[in-house]
Amino acid sequence: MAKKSLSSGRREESLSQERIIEASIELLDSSGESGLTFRALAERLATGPGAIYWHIDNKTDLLTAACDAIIARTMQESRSGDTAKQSIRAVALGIFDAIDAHPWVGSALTHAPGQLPVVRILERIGQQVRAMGVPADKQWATVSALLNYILGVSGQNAANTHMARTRGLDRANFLGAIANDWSQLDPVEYPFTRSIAGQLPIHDDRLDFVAGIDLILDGL
Amino acid sequence: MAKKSLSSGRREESLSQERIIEASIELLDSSGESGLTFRALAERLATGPGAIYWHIDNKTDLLTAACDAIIARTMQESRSGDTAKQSIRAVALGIFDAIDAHPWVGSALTHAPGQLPVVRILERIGQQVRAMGVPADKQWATVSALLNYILGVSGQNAANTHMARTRGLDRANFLGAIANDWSQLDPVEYPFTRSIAGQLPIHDDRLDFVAGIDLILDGL
DNA sequence: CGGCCAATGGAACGCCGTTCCAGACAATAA
DNA sequence: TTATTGTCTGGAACGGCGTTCCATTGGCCG
Repeated sequence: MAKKSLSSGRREESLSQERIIEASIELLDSSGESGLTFRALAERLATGPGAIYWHIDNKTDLLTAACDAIIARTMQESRSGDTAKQSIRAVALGIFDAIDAHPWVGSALTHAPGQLPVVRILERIGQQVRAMGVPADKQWATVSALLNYILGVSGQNAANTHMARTRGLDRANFLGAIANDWSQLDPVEYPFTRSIAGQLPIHDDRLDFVAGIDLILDGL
Repeated sequence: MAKKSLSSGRREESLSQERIIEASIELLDSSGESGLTFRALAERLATGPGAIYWHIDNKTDLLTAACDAIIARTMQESRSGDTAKQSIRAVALGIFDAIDAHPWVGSALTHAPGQLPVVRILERIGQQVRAMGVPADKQWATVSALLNYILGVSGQNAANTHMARTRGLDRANFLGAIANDWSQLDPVEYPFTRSIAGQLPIHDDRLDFVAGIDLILDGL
């Protein structure tokens, strides 16, 4: 954290962590991860880069804070679920959808191990795993398996949409291009990849995601 | 890929994709992800940045190629395993150890969806999942669950060692610092995280990693 | 031998994150 | 009221990055 702001609204329309983070999210959503620069941010906030540094220590912290804002909202919205399993599914799907809407959150989560946004998720899952009656000595392994799976899917999903954007394609066309690459691999060395290439562009990510969650939950 | 090299060794000690990738790996291993720059690479190869661009299209491709070199070696070494399950475990552990030795591989894998290094892993796992007799319509979900879990752990592991390096700590001290943060969280909001904070620095990552693999395999 | 062209390597371009610092402003003390 | 203090601003500047450009090299072929 940067030096704390002691007075609120000392000037009209003054800068604040909140305003900076909000503007960052807008920038990230509209221009992707590479769209967040201190210069672009300064322009949007009608100030200079130096002013931002009074409120934010560095870009890494800013990205983590923006990610945390999204995750915090997501956790608030997905408080539903009758059983523990359903709650876990709800949290997982909430994250999935959040990353679908804000791809940069996926890579931010992946690069901030042990930080607040990840802890929010960890806590939620942990409470439900406990509620399921998983013995204490297996709670860690269970929760970390779930968390790592979720973060893995997050990262891949984020990377997919990012690469698609980079190449100027929409998601479907991008997956189609990869499927095409796969189907042209050596039949002897890559029989399996070739055989499932066709499923890549048409399968339902979201459905397969919960299937994976269930697979882990069923293994308990 | 850049324009193909038509002649080999036209000059003594000439540049080549192979030499460039090898030097990149050395650079990444010794100085981390941020240590790979075209200038540092040029210096190590006693040339200029422009010469490298004759053989390599851009930095992203270079990183993916370096990652692929490591994964290809790893896949070759972990060909053992009596049963299909043991083979999957062997592949997974091979990747785990590779990322432990080359943390940058973790984040490279995460950022290259559908690319060759990921496909190598996908194929290996797919063949074993098939050998286990998983029905065709569930193969995709099974393989992608395993793959995403593996990539998730990879990413987190890589991020951990990267952040530890950034802060000038070794892995144990870094995890200890996070555990300390966790144990000071609000007891009402974060009871679970607080309760498992103590396990974070002392638990065996590698063991928990295979435990997660088994959890997924058992869910079949 | 002379021309061709793959291959080289160093300079330059336009960005980036970050630092620096002169100045503006609200709150307080005199 | 005025002087002082310390928070907060914003634009200039620094070093470094990925990438491009291009004059030059040096092996090969007619």
